[in-house]
Amino acid sequence: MNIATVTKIPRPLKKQRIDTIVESARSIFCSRGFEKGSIEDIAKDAGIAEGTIYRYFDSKRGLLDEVLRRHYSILFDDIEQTLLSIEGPRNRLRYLIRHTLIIISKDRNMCGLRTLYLRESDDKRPSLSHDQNRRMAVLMANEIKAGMKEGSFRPDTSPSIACYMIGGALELTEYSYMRTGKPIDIDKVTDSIWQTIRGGIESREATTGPLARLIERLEHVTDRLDPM
Amino acid sequence: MNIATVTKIPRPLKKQRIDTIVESARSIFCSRGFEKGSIEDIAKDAGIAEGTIYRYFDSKRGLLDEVLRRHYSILFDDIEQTLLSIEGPRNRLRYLIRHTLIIISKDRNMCGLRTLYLRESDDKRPSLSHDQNRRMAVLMANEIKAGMKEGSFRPDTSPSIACYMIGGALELTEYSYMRTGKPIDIDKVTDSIWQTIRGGIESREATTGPLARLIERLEHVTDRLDPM
DNA sequence: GTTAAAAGTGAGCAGAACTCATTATTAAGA
DNA sequence: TCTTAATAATGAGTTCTGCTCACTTTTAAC
Repeated sequence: MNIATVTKIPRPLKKQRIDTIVESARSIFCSRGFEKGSIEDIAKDAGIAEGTIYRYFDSKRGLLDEVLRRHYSILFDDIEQTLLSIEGPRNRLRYLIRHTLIIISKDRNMCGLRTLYLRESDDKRPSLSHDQNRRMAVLMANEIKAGMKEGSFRPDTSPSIACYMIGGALELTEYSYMRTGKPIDIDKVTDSIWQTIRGGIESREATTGPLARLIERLEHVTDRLDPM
Repeated sequence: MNIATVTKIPRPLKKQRIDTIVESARSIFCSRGFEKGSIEDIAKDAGIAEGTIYRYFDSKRGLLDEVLRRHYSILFDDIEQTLLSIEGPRNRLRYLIRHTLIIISKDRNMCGLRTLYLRESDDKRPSLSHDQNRRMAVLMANEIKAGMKEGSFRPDTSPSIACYMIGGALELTEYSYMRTGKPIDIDKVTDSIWQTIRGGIESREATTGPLARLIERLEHVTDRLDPM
């Protein structure tokens, strides 16, 4: 009362307030991790009181969910848009692998959040990260199914297992990057995953053998033709 | 003092005490999860005071590590023993896949512990689960390398990526089982992973089609030659 | 028996998520 | 412009839990 109401700053809009909180949360979680970064830290960073955060978010965990949700929604919008402009299930599948690796190597701190809480189940709450993983798995499975229909992928392939193999490899690559910080050679890893998923690891001798014999036969025939 | 020292139960041996604590911890963690299961619960289950647990373990996390360590050491001893009796990298690799699936489907609660804390990094402490995963990856990579040397696997294969793909697929299968509880069809999943890692998902038409036409042409030429 | 070392105890500390009574601000109606 | 009900913000306080430590009990060496 003694200080005149000179500095009467109007309250920010609800949307702005939420944006500020989420941005502070992202920053704190990324730099200190989810457990070590406290609500107090986030409130201080956002320049508000702890209680205010709880007016907009149920729990610390819910706040993390929103941070991840925003991160992913931008991502998937981009992916789904790009997929439309790529032709053929094979090319689209390869794009999904490569693009995921690019995203991973872009932000190591976000990897920390992702990989650390990927497996968090928390009883009833259907884990947000889980949904995002599922979304990517569905995109990949769609391409594999399309490829099977088209005839470029084997009809006896299990799309879900193939997805698990690609997704699992990407996840372990991400985890390794998060732990070691050793940069990912995107082209090399993409090729390795792609080659393996495409052609397997089995030696082609089984198929090159007959081919060699065929060539031999052809040479033979040619020899017989030459004198004529 | 008023009650005579009638019930003078001797203290259990150090080893027994530790065993009791670890067994109680395993039981509590499996039934309530790591976060929800408190040290108080474990102490009560073991019939001792909370402080006693801290005489044997640094932290709650360290206790979890020991629970998992014991679980895995039995497992790996068994696997490494069995591997000696299986001939050929292909068979051994297939065994590793199948055996892991059997272990996973044996104890869903343990899956919960495993998958939930697989990614826990906790700064300096090198995660125990991480080591175990690494141990399995090394076993698999050894077989892939042996197969490459032997000539049954392609020489341009990346063993680490192939391991990531197998390991990732197993992990995602485990996670799915943990969440849904839907039993794993071990044979089907083993075959799917094995088929994909072995021969890829690409249709063989690309190579068998032209080859068939080539043979046809050759037959044609041979037919024309025969009368001569 | 004496006594020093080892094991066990549980009240209490510390730190952090979360609550709620109170205060400040906004906005609608007179 | 003033009143007032609704909405937003606050931060001291609650609760929960991992962990500590001064103290007690037991063991074992002499």
